[in-house]
Amino acid sequence: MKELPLTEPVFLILLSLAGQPRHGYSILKDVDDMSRGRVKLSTGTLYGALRRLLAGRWIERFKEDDRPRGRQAYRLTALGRRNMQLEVSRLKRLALVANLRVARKES
Amino acid sequence: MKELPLTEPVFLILLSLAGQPRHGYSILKDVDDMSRGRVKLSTGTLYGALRRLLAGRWIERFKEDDRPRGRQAYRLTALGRRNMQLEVSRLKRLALVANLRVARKES
DNA sequence: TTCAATATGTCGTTGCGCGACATGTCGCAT
DNA sequence: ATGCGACATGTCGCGCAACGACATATTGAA
Repeated sequence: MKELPLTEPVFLILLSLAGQPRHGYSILKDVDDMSRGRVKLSTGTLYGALRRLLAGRWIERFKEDDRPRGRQAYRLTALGRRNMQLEVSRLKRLALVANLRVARKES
Repeated sequence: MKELPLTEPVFLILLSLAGQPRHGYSILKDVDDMSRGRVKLSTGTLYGALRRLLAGRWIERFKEDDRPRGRQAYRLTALGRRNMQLEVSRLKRLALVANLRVARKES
């Protein structure tokens, strides 16, 4: 797994999983919602990112009993959650700095 | 120029220029500072991004009189500033959503 | 006087994002 | 019944951005 900072799509995928375990298609819709329809993940992006996140142990497959065929959920690992917390702190700080810089001078 | 959202390096470059016009090397150091040393732009990234930003009219060359040879500054255009304001709003909102989601459940 | 910091830029590789494509299920309306 | 849209998972190849390596020149300080 590459080092921080995360790219936008990956960040949103992880953020989606931060609330609850989800399967792929559910992530797709959740990201759409969260970003108010601004970010539409393609399946290529999604499954590519999930593969890398699994490999880096940020997420893991989450087995449920009565899950219909071909359907599988993912959830954050402890590592993934920790990293996301760091990433969110970083983001909040960046938002503050950005706000200061851009707010100044003519709006 | 590609559509929003911006990538991290490009965002930081623009943010650096939001405060004041700067030349390339100055952007490099400012981004380093702003991100507390987390993001070290390579010159390849920087000048590639500057070229694209110039092409898309987000920034423009900023001429100063007594500038030593080979040294040139860049500054945000009105378009660039407007786009950055949008981008910052978007970022702030994302930071809020992210905070809610990640804060919940064990820290 | 040489070394680090300042300063600008190119080139090739790598890896990511993304659209297109492929495949299949399920529930509902016609 | 059948056909359609939403649900669901995945692969493949292209284009492009990020990045490290390299190249070069100037300036100020030890």
